[in-house]
Amino acid sequence: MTSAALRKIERKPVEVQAIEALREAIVDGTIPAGERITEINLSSAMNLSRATLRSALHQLAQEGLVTLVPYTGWRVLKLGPQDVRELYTLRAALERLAAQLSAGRLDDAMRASLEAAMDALSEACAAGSADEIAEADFALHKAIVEAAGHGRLRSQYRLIEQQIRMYIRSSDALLAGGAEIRAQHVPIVEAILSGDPELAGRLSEEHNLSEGRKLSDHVAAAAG
Amino acid sequence: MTSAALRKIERKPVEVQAIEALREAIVDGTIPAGERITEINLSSAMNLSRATLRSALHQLAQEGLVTLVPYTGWRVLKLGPQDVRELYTLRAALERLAAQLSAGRLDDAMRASLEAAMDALSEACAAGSADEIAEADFALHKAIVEAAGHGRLRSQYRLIEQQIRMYIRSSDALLAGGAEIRAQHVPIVEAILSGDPELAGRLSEEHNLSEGRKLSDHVAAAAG
DNA sequence: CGATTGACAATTGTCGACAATACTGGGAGG
DNA sequence: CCTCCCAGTATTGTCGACAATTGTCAATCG
Repeated sequence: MTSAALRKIERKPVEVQAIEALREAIVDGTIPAGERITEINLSSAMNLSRATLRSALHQLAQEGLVTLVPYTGWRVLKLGPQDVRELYTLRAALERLAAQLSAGRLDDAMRASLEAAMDALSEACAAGSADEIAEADFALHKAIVEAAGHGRLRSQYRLIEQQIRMYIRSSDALLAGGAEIRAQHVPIVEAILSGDPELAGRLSEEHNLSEGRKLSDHVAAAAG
Repeated sequence: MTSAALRKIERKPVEVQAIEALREAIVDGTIPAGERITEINLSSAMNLSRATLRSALHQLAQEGLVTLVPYTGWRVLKLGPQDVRELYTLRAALERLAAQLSAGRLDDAMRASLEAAMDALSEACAAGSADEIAEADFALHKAIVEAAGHGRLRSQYRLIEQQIRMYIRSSDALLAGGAEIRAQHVPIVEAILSGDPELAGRLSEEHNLSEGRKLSDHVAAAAG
């Protein structure tokens, strides 16, 4: 072993690379919402075969990012008010379970990761851009889900994660200031770290529901 | 229109037929849990091409029924105690949301469907086989999810639905008698129909958690 | 002038073949 | 007798081509 720090080379199947590239493009708006896309165009543009791309599109379809209309083409998800409602209610239900479970099985490693995520959010709230705050916010929520140690919960959360990012991005402005955002999350993390599942779950759910409702109203107002 | 009642012919793509056939085979044990399967065997056995079957397997992989180990083969899900815990906690969280939403948006059609499902369960509990009771039980739960009018919730529930069927089947005996099962569900349905989201959600969650825990203990005891 | 029918173009649905990769068993070397 | 290397085999990963289906647009008929 001559070199201590060699850059790891990516060794993923082309298919998962395609999935990730497409997901990113859709979430960050490179491919506009509501756009109609065809397999043959994308496959040539991404330099891979139709069969591979098709498989990737099917996976994204199960994540809800694209829909297939038979023999006519694919269409990327366009979020409406109903979608936003669905997303934040579902997110609240899943994160409530995550917070309950995390509080119920405390562990040095997860304690450390939660504290790190909370610190990062505090720092971002104090002196970060809106994008950085949103990212740290999201990272904390995700850390809670990871700490639950629940594989299926993690999978299901991942399914709606990308769509949540889309609507956070679509309502480009944060609705609350940095200090307020930090104040909203501190009690949740404290409840988890103190090992109180009941309280942690309730706080987490309330936070998601109230923030989701705000965002939903904001989107509805902007749309109509 | 000359004929009033023509039989509708099934017109599904081969791929979705393959998905349904495989799902059924796995859930009902035709393909044993833990079995290793290869694309080429299955494709020839089911009389379709590898690419089509492969796509179907990928979809089932996202449902968690099979897992892919690269360049070696596929393996069908084998449920352990940890899996059962994950399933019933997740199920409880999702059905809690479903009960809350259903109670919050009452509607003649859904009221009728819920009552019908409850009646069917009552009937099965009174004079049905264990299989019939289990089926009616499951149908009622699913009716509540449908009544929530929440597309993403429905999708996510469908993802764990099949696995839940697997573990219900694996612990072949019902743990409670017909009368008891009926008594457990009546208050939940009543809470929904009376339009009390808070109560409906709480009852639904408690029911799922307590029954899930029982089943989990039963499975753990049976396993070792 | 409107409606219907037919052909055409675009797109997905399905397939078989070739390439890349991981597991397995045997043989050479120590 | 044990260990390591190497080739063979089984299996997934990727690809390009052909078939089936749908929507469109123009020509034709009433």
